Amino acid sequence: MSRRTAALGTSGEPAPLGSADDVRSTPARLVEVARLAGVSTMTVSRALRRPEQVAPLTLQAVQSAVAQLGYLPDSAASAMATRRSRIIAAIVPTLMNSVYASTVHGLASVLRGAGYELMIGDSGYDLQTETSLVRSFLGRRVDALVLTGVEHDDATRELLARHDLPVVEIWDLTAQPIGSVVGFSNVAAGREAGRYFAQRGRRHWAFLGSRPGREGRSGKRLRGLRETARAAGVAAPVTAFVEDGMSASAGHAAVLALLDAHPHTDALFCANDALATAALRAAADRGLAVPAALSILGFGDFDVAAHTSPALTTVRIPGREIGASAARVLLDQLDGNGQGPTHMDLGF
Amino acid sequence: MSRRTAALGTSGEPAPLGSADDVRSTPARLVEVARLAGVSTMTVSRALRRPEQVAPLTLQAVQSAVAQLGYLPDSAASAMATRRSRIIAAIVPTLMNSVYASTVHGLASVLRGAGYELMIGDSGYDLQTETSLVRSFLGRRVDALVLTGVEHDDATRELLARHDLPVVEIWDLTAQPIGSVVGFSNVAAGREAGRYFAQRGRRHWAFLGSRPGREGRSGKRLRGLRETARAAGVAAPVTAFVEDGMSASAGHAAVLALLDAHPHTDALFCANDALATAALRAAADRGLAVPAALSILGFGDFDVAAHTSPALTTVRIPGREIGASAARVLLDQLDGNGQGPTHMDLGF
DNA sequence: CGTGCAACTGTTAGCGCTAACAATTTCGAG
DNA sequence: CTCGAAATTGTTAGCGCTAACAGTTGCACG
Repeated sequence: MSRRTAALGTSGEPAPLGSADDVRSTPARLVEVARLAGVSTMTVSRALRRPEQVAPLTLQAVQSAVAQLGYLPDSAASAMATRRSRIIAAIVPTLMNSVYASTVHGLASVLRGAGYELMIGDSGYDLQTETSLVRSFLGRRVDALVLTGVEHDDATRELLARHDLPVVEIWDLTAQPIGSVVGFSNVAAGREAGRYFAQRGRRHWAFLGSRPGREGRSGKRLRGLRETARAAGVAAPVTAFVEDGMSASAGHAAVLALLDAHPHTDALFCANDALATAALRAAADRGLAVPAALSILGFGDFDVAAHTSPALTTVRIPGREIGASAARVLLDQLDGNGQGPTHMDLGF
Repeated sequence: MSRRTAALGTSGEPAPLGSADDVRSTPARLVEVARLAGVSTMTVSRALRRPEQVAPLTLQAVQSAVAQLGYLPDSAASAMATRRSRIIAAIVPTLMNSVYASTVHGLASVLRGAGYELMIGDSGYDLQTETSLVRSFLGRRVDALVLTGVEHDDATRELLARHDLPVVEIWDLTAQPIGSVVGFSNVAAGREAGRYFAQRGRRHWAFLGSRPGREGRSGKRLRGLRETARAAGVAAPVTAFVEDGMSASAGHAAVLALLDAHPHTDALFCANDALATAALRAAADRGLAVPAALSILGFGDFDVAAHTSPALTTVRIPGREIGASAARVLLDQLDGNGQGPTHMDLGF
């Protein structure tokens, strides 16, 4: 229409040189830069994205025009033309858990470095929410998708199949990934815990976790712990479970019961740090010195652990690293040398 | 060019009815839906966005075509045509702090409910990073922007001035906002702390904070505390400061010094929870019972406070609420009845 | 039976950018 | 000089969608 064109009609005249008070009501567009620099839009576009393809003099003219107008390329339009949005979406269960927050942080910093923007969704541990987030992200034509966990709705899987874009699943490992996977093995985490106990000469191990669903994470960690127990020649760990809600008080009660039933217990591996804190309190209630009489090992949340007293030892999950690695895997697939899906197992 | 058109040339034939195995390599677009439904693209577009404007029969035809093709509207294209991206960006200092995480959560849930997507950037408390994030977000043509804090680069301010879009600053309040502000008053927070002490009959207050920069947050909280002290008729609070790094050990030392210099101290307000935890340890070192002999009040991070022992009392900042309110303010300005910028002071 | 208006649908013209190709210029080798 | 390849710039045609307007139809009303 005429409104904009007219408003800018006079702007071809020597504009005040990059003065801060020169506040245009409408942000500048490529055409205006081109006009000011005396070249075609295509040349401006090139000057901005592949400066080496443009003659030095032209480049300079373009750059000063850009500066003068305060031009910011419209990446939405660019996305439309190139069919690449340079946006990557990530779905995590929640941002309130610092482990996922650091994952996101790891993702964002690597991606931002490569000129991508991150879009985040939190599913609240709900698979249907995840599906609707995926739908929304696909609608925004994100270039790639990061999903937390390996369990997904059929609807999610179908959407992803239809849209064929790089996908990484993070945290857990699985044999049938959608695309790539970057995570750690929960079994290995359990083994790690076992090694820790063995090193300290603990003989009576216990495990506190959520009731192991069909191969849930908790269950895998227990499996790892058991393996190490066998290898170390100590008795199989005693176990206590709480329902999936994992409330602190339930954990507390479970630990008390466990300690009463097995008074010799000198090592306790908790499947998460909420449980571990509960265990800490329970140990105090029973007058057990931590870690002298009872080693308590938490899992996952470094922050919380750092603030308890006595300080909790915790198996640190490398959230940041997982995020960063996932980002790199995606970038490889996107920009790069087009490698296929990757399977990556991070340690601790 | 012909590549796509050719590839789809045959797809006009009766496509397999919404079967899951019908996996097109290319996601469907509006034209294809229109073709299948036997209407114009415009009608499809309307059917999707304003169903009430379309005849019931047509609507049905369109809907079934959409379902059959698994069509997902391309919001990038839509953004281009409508000049509204339905994306809102938020910049927070860091996601690793659960208070900001909950702010983001509050933002996201309200915005998502209104059909907006949230883009997040973390500035790492650095104003220049903030500027570059703002630039990037503006380039993506976000519909609105949420900034944390009221301090910004001149460059940031200029960018925002040029682009004239709804902006909310959150957390702090200020007299000269860029757009809207949603926050709490740090002075009020200090008063709140004072009230808490007064209620418990404390007579010798102390304050631990970061060295008060030119009207920094810490300083404002202290001011609030002082006011209440005066009103309650107790002596002005003694103060201790640590440099802005706020390391835990520095805090610890500062508290020890303070307690030694003022042994009567029976109430301590810490400007953040890292300091509060340090104070907790320092009190233990001096054999002071908390909270019997010494009340310690933290500020900000609910999570951490919940996990310390003895449990820390903390002034809870309503992160979620701030986020949600900010979102609502923006939505009002965007969709709505076009109200002007808002100034909103949340309590605790 | 025309008229006028509401309800519905279609047509046209972009949004701001870039891929692909075309045109032009430059320049060294022959 | 001449020619062709390389370097530089321009032209054209969309990307997938929607605003704005232009039909078209059906129907109540005088």
